[in-house]
Amino acid sequence: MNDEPRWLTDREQRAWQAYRRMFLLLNAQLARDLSRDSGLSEPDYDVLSSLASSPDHRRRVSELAARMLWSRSRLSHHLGRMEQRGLVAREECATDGRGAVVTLTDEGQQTIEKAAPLHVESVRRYFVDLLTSEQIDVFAEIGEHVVDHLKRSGDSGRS
Amino acid sequence: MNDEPRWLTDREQRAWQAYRRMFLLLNAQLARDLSRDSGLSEPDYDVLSSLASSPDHRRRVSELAARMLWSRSRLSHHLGRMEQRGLVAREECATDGRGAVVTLTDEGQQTIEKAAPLHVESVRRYFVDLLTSEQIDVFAEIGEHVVDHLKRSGDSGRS
DNA sequence: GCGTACTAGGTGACATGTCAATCATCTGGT
DNA sequence: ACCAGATGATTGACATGTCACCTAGTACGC
Repeated sequence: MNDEPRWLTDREQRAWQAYRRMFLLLNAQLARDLSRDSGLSEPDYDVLSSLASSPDHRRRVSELAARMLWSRSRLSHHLGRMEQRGLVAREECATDGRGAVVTLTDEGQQTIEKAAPLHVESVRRYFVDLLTSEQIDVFAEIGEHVVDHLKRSGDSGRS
Repeated sequence: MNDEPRWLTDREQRAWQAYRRMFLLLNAQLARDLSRDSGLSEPDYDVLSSLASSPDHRRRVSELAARMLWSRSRLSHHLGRMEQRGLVAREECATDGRGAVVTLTDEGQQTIEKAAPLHVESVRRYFVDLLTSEQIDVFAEIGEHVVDHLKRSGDSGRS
């Protein structure tokens, strides 16, 4: 079982390196833009935009975490920080005494509405607009395939 | 200049979402594997493998940062932590009084040699082996194109 | 209607990353 | 030779993310 390791070929290596580097730089650039333009971090933006697209601008904490693929703990910490800043609010859940519901405050709503167009512009400038529409589709397929595989192998077992 | 925002089309949205989600899950999975198998974080692995492939297993701090696309500050903090654990060592630079040289310790060397095959196996299992060779190449092209664009726009100016 | 197991959510300690500031050294022009 | 500014590296304060653990509430078999 433990023979010679299957090292990456040159082409595989190239793709893997490119991916890591792209993420590093792209992420840093988008974070800088977002912070400069809207005073938000990327996680802030993700939470706000996820809430904004939820029915009635509210969502159970676990549900939100599941949609975002975040751990509950991460979300809980982050909601605490955003609550301090007045971007979101927490309420008790009527139907489940353990539960909590997060809602978008007015300020949160205004913030995301101002931030979204600028953020989309950054995403276009540094990523989407650089790709052909074929590349866009290939990219989506790859991403979804990898995500599916990870979700399945995470749910069941190890292989 | 500030007309109607150019929102992402459905297909663009799909690709962007897939990318973000892929990174989130893939990264978490690789980090878990690496930590379980070798007691390393991903940044640890990157530093060790970058040093291991350097001439004489040594490198000026700035040079290392530039190759890894890390900020000096990030690298400096991380080297501090890795030095504590005995994975790397710092020396003064002979030719530049300000400079420092990082080297791989024996333990660092052994650690990366044990970790590499296992890590490659994870990268294959959760990413590389899921892609066709056409997809691998498209991916590399996209990544490199995006990185080039970011580097160029970072060097010169804003647009 | 009770006890056990599960679930929702939160916390604390800690590892990591960022930004701005600091300090020493180097370098180029005069 | 000297000074102004650039550069190499580190640091401190702070924001973020992870893991393990805790608490309260729910669900379900008996």
